[in-house]
Amino acid sequence: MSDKLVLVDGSSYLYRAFHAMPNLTNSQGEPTGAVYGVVNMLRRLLKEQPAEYFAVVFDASGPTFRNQMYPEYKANRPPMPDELRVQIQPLHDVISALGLPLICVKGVEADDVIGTLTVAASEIGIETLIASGDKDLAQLVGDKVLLMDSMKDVTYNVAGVVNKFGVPPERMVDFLTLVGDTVDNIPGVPKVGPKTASKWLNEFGSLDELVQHADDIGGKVGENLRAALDQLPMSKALATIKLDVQLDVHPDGLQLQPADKSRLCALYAGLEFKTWLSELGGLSGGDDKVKSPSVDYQVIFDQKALNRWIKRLQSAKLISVDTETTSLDPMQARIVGLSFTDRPCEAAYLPLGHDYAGAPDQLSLEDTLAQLKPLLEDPALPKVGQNLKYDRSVLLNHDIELQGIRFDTMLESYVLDSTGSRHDMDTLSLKYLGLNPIRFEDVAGKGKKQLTFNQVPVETAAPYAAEDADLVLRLHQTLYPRLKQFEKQYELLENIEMPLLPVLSRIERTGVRVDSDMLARQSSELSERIDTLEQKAFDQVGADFNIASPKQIQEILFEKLQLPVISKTPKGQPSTSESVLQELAEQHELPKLILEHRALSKLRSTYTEKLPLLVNPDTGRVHTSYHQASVATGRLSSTDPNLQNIPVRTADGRRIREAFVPEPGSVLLAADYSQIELRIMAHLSGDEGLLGAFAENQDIHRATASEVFSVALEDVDRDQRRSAKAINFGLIYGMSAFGLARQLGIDRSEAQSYIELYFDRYPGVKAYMEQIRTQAREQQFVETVFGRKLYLPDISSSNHARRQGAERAAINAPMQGTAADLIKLAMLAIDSWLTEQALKTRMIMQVHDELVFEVPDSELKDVPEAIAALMSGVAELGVPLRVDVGSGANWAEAHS
DNA sequence: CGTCGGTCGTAC
DNA sequence: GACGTACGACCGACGT
Repeated sequence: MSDKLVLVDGSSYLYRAFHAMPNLTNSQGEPTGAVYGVVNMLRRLLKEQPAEYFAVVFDASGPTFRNQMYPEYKANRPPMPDELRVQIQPLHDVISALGLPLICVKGVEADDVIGTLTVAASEIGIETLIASGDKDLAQLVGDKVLLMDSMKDVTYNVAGVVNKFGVPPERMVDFLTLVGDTVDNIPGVPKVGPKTASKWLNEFGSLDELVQHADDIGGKVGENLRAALDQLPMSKALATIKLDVQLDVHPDGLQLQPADKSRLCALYAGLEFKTWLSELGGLSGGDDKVKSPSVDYQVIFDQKALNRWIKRLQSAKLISVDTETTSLDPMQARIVGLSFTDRPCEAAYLPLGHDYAGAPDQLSLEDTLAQLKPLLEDPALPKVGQNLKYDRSVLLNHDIELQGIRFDTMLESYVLDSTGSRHDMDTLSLKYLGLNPIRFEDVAGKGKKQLTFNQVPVETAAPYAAEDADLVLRLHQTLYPRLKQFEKQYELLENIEMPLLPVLSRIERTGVRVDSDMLARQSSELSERIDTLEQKAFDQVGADFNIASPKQIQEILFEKLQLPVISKTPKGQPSTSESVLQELAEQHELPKLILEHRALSKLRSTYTEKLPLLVNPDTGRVHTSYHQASVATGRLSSTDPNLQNIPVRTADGRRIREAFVPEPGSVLLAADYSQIELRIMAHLSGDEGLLGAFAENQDIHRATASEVFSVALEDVDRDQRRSAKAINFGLIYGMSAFGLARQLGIDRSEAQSYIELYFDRYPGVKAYMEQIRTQAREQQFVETVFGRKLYLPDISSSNHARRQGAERAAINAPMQGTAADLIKLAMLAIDSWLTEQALKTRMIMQVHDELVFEVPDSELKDVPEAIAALMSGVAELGVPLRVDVGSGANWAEAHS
């Protein structure tokens, strides 16, 4: 190893790699090509140019002294593309993890830092190798200074510079001054290129001499030179690299550091640089050295240790908290243990409720929780966790109201990129830290033999539980800086998702009263009708079969009865879906029976039989789980039970809603946004016709029909309105003429003409649809009014179907997602208002565009109006947000 | 006996 | 193939 300093012009390589590399992305659709290109180059450089000192230098953001000198400097440059900007931080991270000193100085450019370091190195006898693709740096070449273009793999010494540019390094500034630089917007002498510049400089010796003899030069170039004389000093100053930048580092402080392998592993994992990752020991999880860089996990068995940790946590800036419990159901779960930490790679597990035979003595659950209560309930002590909505609920089961819920890694990941299908700890750890954590099933088993956590041995539980707390903190430390780069995403997290977490928790814990007896009566009634239908179907066929089996139905309809195949499933099988059976019902009795049977068994199996099983015995209510990080567009989803697909369309289905009832003395109140997505379409497109129709509070489908079919509003008939409604919904979903035709049972050309007529009448909508497609293609994502991003990697897929699918998602997501943002804001506003007013009204359900409340009779006078006002007033869009409110003795009645 | 893909149907 | 986003029931193939 020689006394050598390698200086890398990071900014120059970043740009070149960005433009040279194919558009690489990871599976999340995040661009990674430029990072790959630069890191690849650095790795080669490290191997081929062993040096003791090393630095990668980047331009800092913001203006430099050159901008002050000359405002037009680099003014022609287009702004940095987003796909490049987002790669800067990951690249810096990788460089640091590689152990390479990284330098970024405000007010000057990378060139100036490199120049200054080169001079300083020469003064103490260190040779310098500059790696850059920028020819400006040739002015620094000298006896002890080489310039290397490592992408083209050429190195210039003094002779090389002369050979390449026709002038020696000390004349490079003069050369650059004459030639100018269109990219940086430095004016040179018009019509003077490298050839003329070097010819003149060799003839006259220097720019100064040339200027003295400017009058001797003939021709057009001579004129140009004389015309440019005034601005040459400026150009020269701009082209001159500064050699005296104030730096807080010196060359001898730039020793190469050993690489931080675990950090590098995490970064490569996120970027999905699989080859380099496997070089480091891989993802296998088998390699403990890579997996856990010496973690310190403790188990708390006695009061002394507990005291130490309490003291430590009390003075921490941020603590990571996790609970281990007896159940996945947050309403039923009891605490078995707690884990926490305030420092990466350290954590403690506090077992409190392991009760298998031979379990070690543990601190008392009740006493210990009482000691921890002040800390957990301290709003001034910030907490981070993974899905803290669950932990909040579990703690509430023990009368502890978790406060200071500051960050949730699940939501951080979701806001950064909602398209990653899962945001659970295992997925995030692998993606962002390159680690495979101990899985729940590794400690508790799975299937029938699965233990509840209280039966898991403490010595098995502790590493698992402590690791969870540790990894949450480490994930947060990785995710949070990324969020900080995206202002909108950060605001979304801070202003919507985090505040929403406790609101959702309250809704879940309040639950909804369900009349199980009524559902039981409906079940029996349905069963009778189902049996009758089944018997009739068997009679028709002449044999028993399973009506619920699409496969058997398919055999009977299309083979035995030889009915025509209307459409096929994606697998190529003849479909037996509702629309197919509808059509076949015209020719045969059986499809009708199957349809009705299906409808009724669906109601019975999914709703009337299932809902009573989910009623909590303690509360007599169902407590759904709202998932805040599962829908890519920003919507919530609901499970156990799913309250967001309770039937409403048919009379039989609607009866299920009669079983959703209030406490005696209260009513159910439903408030829903009217046509929210179409209103958002009007807002986003700015289409005047659509905006006007909403401003006048018209029936939007009727208004559309009037426009498309050219009839007066009052003359629109039922069929025209139905068609217009299908068009309107189709637009929201990015539907094609084919889809509309199928929906309306008309032929494709007719559907096409409807669509053309629509776009004719609403040109703003047409322009918007075009624009959003283009935007999606260009930036690989679309966003809501509030900046929620949806990445669409498939938008540039070579697969036609996938690409078209992504285009439809691109059209739908801004509308669906903005609606989701709006109702979340409404939920926040209403929750705060109910608390401030100390009302007894409870928010109990959210169904995408509808909120349902349980309102005591005594509050019925003011609450409905106030809720409608809060929902309407949640944002100022180009259209009014209308809210319909209704109330009644059950959910069916509450729909006005 | 459990898991998983396929199909279907409910909501907005 | 052709309408976006979910959850979930049921069937039936497959593996333990």
